[in-house]
Amino acid sequence: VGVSRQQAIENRQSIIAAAEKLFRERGVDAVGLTELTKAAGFTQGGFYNHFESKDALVTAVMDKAMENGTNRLVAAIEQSRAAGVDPIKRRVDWYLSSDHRSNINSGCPVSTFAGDVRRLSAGARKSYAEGVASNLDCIADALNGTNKANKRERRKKAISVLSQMVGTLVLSRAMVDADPDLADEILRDGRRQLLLDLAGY
Amino acid sequence: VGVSRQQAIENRQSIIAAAEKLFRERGVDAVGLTELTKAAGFTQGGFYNHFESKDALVTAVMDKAMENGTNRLVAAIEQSRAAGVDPIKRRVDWYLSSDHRSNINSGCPVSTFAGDVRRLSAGARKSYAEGVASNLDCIADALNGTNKANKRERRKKAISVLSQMVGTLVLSRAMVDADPDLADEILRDGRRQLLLDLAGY
DNA sequence: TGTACATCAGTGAACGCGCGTTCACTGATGTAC
DNA sequence: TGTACATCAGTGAACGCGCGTTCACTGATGTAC
Repeated sequence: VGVSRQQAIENRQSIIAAAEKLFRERGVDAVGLTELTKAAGFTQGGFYNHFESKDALVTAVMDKAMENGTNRLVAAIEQSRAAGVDPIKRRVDWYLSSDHRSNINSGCPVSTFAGDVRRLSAGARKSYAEGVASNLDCIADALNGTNKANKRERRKKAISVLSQMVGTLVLSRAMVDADPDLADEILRDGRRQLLLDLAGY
Repeated sequence: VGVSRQQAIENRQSIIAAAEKLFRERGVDAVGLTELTKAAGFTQGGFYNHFESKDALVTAVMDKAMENGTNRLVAAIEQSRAAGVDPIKRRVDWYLSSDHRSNINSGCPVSTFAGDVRRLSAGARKSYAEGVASNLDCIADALNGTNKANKRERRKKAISVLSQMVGTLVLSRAMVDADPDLADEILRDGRRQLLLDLAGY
C-alpha cells in the first residue's frame, strides 16, 4: 500500500483520536477494533503495526487525553490571569456549564473517565493519576491570587474544588436524560454553592 | 428440573445479586450471561425464564441497588438521630472512609454507577435518577437539625453535599491503585473540607 | 386423599455474530550503491 | 542522479473464542377431578 513514515505517524494519531471519541462516548469495552479503525479510515489488520494490543491503545488514548486536558487547564488559567479574571471562578463557570456537560467528546477527561479508569489498563490508570496530580497542582497554584492562604491550605482547597467540580458534573451527566430538570438543578446549584464557597475564600 | 415457585423467585433474586456484584466490580459489558448465571449457581439457558434480555436484568439490578442504597441512607440517618449524632456529619465520615472506598460490592450505588449509568438501559437510568432524587430528599431532610436554614437552602446544601461526597469518592477510587498516597490525600482532605464546611452551616 | 395431567424452572447444546488477534500478501517509500 | 532492493504500513481473510439468545428436552411442582 505504501505510505510515508510521516503519514504513518499521522495515521497512528488518527487511530488514537477516533478511539478517544468512541471510548468517551460508549466506553472501551463497547468499541471493537474493526469499528474503531474504520472510523479512523483504515481496515482492522493494520492496527497492530501501530499498537501491541487494544490495551496499549487504551493507554495511548489516556496519555493523550490527560495531557490535552492538563494543557487546556493551564491555558485557561493563563488566559484568565491575562484578562484579570479570577481563574478558578472562571474555570468553575465553564466546568459546571451545560455546554461542558454535553461535550463528552472533548470535555475534561478527569470527569469523563473517572468511573471507567479503575477497570482500564495499568498504563491508563497511571496516566490518569498523573493527570489528576497535575490538575491539582495547577488549581492550587491558581488559587494563589490576591488571598493570603498558605501553600498547604491552597492544596486542600484545590482538592475540594476539583472533587466538587467532578462530582457535580458526573452526577449531572448521569441523570441528564432520565431527569433533565434535576440534572440542571444539580449543575446550577452545585455551581452556585461552589462559587459562593470560593467567594468567601 | 422441577423447582417450587417460591424457589424460582429466590433463584431470580440470586441472579440479580450475583449480577450486581459482578456489574459493580467489572462493569456491565465485561460480564457475560454464562459467567453471571454460573456465579448464581445455574446454567445460562434458564436465564430467559426470569428476564426478557440482559438489559432487563441490568434494569432489575439498578432497581434493587438504588432501592437498597436509599434504604441504607434512611436507616443511617434514623440511627444517627436516635443516637443524638449529627446524621450528615456521620454520613460524610462513613462515605469518605477508606472502608467505603474499598467496598465496591455494597457501597453507595450512586457513586459506584455514576460513570456507567449514562450508557446503560433506559430503565436503569430511570432507577438511578429516582434514587438520586430520593437521596437528595433524605439529605435535605437530615440537614433540618438544630439550624435555621429554610427548605430551599437545605436543598441546595444537599445537592452540594452529595456532589462533593460522590466526586471525592469517585476520584479517590479512580486513583487508588495507581497513586494510593494521592488517593488517600484526596479522600482525607476532601472529607475534612466538607466537614469544615458543614460545621459552619 | 389419590391419580392423571399440565405447567414451567432449569439443562445444555446450538445459533449467528463480533470480538481481539494473526497472517500472507501488496506495493509505495526509503536506502544502498 | 538512476537503478535495484529492502522495508514496512495497510489490506482483507481467517483464527479461536465468548457473546446474547433460542430451543428441544427433563422432571418435580402444582392443579383438576
